Amino acid sequence: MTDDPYALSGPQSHDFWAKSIARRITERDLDDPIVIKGGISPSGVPHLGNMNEIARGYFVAEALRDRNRTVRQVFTADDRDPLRRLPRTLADLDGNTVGLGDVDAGALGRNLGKPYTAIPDPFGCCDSYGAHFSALIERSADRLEIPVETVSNTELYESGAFEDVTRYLLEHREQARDVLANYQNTVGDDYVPFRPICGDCGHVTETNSVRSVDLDAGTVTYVCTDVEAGDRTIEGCSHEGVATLREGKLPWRFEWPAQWHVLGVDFEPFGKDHAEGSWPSGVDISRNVLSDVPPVPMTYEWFTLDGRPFSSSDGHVVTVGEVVEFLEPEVLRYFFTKDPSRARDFSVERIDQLVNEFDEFERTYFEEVGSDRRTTREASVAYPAVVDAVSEQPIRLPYTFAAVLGMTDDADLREAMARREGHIPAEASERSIEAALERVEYARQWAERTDNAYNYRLEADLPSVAFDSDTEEALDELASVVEREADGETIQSAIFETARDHGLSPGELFTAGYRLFFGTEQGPKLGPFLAELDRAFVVRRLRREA
RNA sequence: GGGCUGGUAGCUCAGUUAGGCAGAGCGACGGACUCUUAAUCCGUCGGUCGGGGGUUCAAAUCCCUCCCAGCCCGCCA
Repeated sequence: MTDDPYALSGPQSHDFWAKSIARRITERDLDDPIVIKGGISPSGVPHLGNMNEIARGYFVAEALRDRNRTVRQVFTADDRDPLRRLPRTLADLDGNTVGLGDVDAGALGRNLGKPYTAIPDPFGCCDSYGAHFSALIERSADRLEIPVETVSNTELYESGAFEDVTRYLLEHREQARDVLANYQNTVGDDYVPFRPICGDCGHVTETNSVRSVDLDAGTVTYVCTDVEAGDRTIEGCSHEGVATLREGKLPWRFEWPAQWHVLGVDFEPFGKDHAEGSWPSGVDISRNVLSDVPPVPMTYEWFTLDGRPFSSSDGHVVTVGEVVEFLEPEVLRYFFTKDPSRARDFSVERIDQLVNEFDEFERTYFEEVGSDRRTTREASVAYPAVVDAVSEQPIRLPYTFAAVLGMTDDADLREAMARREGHIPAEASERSIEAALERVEYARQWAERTDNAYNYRLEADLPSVAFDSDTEEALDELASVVEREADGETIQSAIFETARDHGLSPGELFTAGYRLFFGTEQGPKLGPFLAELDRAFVVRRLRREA
């Protein structure tokens, strides 16, 4: 009954889902360390959705550590899986994406059917294709500041860690086949739960390639077969050979329970695609073939990106590396504290909303106001796991305001504007102000990336512009208004009035202002913005002097 | 076709554990004065809680049924 993968539907014991899961785990009376696992196939660029495998487990790990348990969080790089099709986009180790055409696609194509770890790295920087993309996954975890231990599946095979369980499954292959046949219609009499790697062409062969098993010698004989990959066939070479139990891989439906067995996994989150497929069969295999206890499960719903599913092949992806260019890592971690049983949209366009939510979440933790009791309790548990270390409450500039500050490179001006708007308390320490202003760079990146309403830059030097005499006179008059210590609304009104007084439409004068200050036709609401700037500078600029 | 998960304001989501006034943020709209200009501030509008039925003094919440979306029931992971 604890095998129900929808662990988070129905009554929960705690306000924060990770605590409810932690309780389920501790109810099992396990020895330390408790092992939490996730798994990702290093088939291409790891996107934000893939990070569920690591981030969800992290919050459970933290909840267990709160109970003074020792936790080991691992993720398996499922890198013995064969490359089945070429990804359309790849990424170098810095996360910069490149098209398939930018690497030697032909060389990659010739390696279809081989394990990721047996394929040369198209970038030439890592030991293999698998190592390259595993490194990218690790880097994503690093950027989320989540400590995980990477386990290479290939390494588990080659080191012999999988050998005993492989031998056991081959010894009991009829039972294994019978159990799996309850879940997969295509399991035939020739099914063997082992896929030897062809000694000649290097392909991972199919589950019907084994011809004989010699457990005493620890070998199988096989015939290299074709492999179905989606709508295509990767041709085998018909080579007849002998493979040891370390020279092949278990089919996924067995490999997963075998990982639990070998690594002693106590908890594993997984995507909804597993919930009705490999999870139930995995439980059955674990309990009834391997005589194990399967881990506590947790299904998570998938993310969408700007309303559409993540799609590596269509290039509709966003990586952790990209996201942490425009928000703080703790904000991204906060995203993963949300209820995993609900599908979630991650919107780059509306990233300001997520940051606002995080700020509210943080305020709830420190001030315990403005929210209901449940939310407060949730924040009190989840917040410490989201930030590096709980210290004093940080100063947070509203994200879109930070984007406005990003229109200027002048650090002093940024601070002055933030102070004037009351976002920095008078007694704030230099250190805390510096930290607060770091958000400006994030918001600036966001504005540039989405090219949105905040993507303007204050021109440090006078742009080369020419105006007619009416406009010049209007600008001079406006300069006088600003000189008289006018506030934002007054300047805004003055733009309209001055324009009319000089026979211009307000739009023409606005445009002239945007040209002078931003070198563009449009910009932020001009009056209040100019009011925030240094008076003398604004006056000089309006007079076209500097 | 069968099974599973989800559906709450224009958008993103809380609220469903234990039935008790329908919520937040964003967006939109409005903010005297000769005023189309995106930050900040103030305010307003915004709902068939997917539809229908039932239980109940009372239902977003419990039960039945239907609709829609996603996933699984082939391969692969």
